[in-house]
Amino acid sequence: MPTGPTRKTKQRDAVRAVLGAAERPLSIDELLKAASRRADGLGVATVYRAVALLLDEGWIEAVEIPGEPARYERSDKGHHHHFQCEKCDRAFDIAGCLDNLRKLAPPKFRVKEHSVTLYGLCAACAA
Amino acid sequence: MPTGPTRKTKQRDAVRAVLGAAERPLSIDELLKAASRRADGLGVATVYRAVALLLDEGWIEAVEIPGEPARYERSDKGHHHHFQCEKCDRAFDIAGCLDNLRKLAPPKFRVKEHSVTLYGLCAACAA
DNA sequence: TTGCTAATGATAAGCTAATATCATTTTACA
DNA sequence: TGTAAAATGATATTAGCTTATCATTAGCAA
Repeated sequence: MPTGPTRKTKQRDAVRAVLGAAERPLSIDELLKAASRRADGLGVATVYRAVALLLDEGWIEAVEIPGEPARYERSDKGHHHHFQCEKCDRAFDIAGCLDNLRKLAPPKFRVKEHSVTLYGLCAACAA
Repeated sequence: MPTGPTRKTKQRDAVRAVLGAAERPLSIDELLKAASRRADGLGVATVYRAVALLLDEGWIEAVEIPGEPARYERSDKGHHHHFQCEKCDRAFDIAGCLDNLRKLAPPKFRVKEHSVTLYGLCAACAA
């Protein structure tokens, strides 16, 4: 698949800017809504494409939560996990990690990664 | 939704038996394959229906893993988490849990549940 | 500026999982 | 055993998200 040159566009800049400023993982829809303010008329397809670029550029990573569409966040945040609010449906970062987690695996199992997700109410929704 | 009486059938018994004997969470497909040996000609729709019954009967629970179809396991296993093998795509139970996990949440956040999933190679695939 | 072509946006198409449909088979009670 | 109705199984349909299509717009190098 010949990738060809990549052009600088208003739309891509918008998506990158939003993700750069985001303090929590954003879904495609959230990205679309936020980036639309910087690039009027922005379409979903373009957001998907921009995200795909940033993904294999390695600048962002996908955050997968069961039953939820993927969220995306900058990959320079270091190891951390996520909190999913049951009410507003937003995902949040939570700092830190208990890294003796891998110890839980049965013997002979080779643990490569792990994911921890907390569920409940975020600060705003709990108030 | 009038539920009406529930009849005892070979197919439902088969699904229940398989889940009763399972040592790890099973997907619909795995259930179909396994239960088919006890109930010949078993169809997917029937497995879905049997699982739905066992779910609201409370006898089984769903195990959700991002990007994977749901797995089901008996709900009498006590609190535990799961391991997903990247090679054979099977899910396994892992005993125990670090329950200071909820401490990781930011202040003001109300944590109700959590899920931990380890990824890697199961014993069989690591060998 | 011009011209080539990547990028965009609207929308159609694809994918996977799960539910609905419906003619046929089975259960279970009278 | 006869029979009403639940259950089955094959398959169509839905649902949510992602990718493909394609005519149009716009980056950018000459």
